Amino acid sequence: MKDVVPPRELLDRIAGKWAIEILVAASDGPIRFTELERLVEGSRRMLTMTLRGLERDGLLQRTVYATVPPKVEYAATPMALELHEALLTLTDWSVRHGESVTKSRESYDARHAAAS
Amino acid sequence: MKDVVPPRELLDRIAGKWAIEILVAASDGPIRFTELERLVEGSRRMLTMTLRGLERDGLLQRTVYATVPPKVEYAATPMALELHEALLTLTDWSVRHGESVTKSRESYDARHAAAS
DNA sequence: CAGAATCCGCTGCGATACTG
DNA sequence: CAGTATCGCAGCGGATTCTG
Repeated sequence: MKDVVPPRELLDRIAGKWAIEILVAASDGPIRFTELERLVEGSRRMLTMTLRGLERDGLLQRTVYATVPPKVEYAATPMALELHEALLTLTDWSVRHGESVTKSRESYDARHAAAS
Repeated sequence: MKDVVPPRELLDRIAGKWAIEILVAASDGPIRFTELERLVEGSRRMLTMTLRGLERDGLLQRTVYATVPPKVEYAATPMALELHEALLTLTDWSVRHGESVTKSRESYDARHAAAS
């Protein structure tokens, strides 16, 4: 009896900062490796690993074009597209509340650094 | 010049599997530490750390009751409630597609393990 | 261009034990 | 009950180099 992937693990995959940004980007149509590299910022290694993981889980469709300069495109699968809206909500939220969070942190740190 | 918290970092906080589960749970009203511990499964240490982080970022409101057996409740703040729906979408999705993902993985592994 | 491979430090995260 | 303290390791993730 093959074990089902626990929701836990699934969440982990789709919820990482990497996956979120990548999936959002790939939902607007196929996107190339290099484009992703510029958008996501981080090491090429991690980008590759995340991409592989998402492909393995059936969230991304990898297409290789056997052209002279190699060309590979990643596109979100239907299953992944179901998440698009929710993912956008998250990224949007993080932008909207960035400042509030910064303040909250400062406040928290001030309250905890000095033993009141 | 205080730096704003980059979206990247924000995503990281709200996007962890812990945070998601915790925030979802805390959105249905105040919830106690032990209840969370049962729900989330994982080490107590990580639960505590995640809780602290969320509190620091202003996503959770921590209330301590000075009763004989200590009692601490965590409640989602308005800012965190904005995420509730999106978070539910994610958890729901992970449950719905658990099986598809498992199959996708097996397929992928089969295609890659043996050099065809 | 799109990776694979190697090296390696940092820390995420679990297990366990102790406390107000 | 709701933590904190300590230990320890696996693996995340960055930097760099090599290739079809």
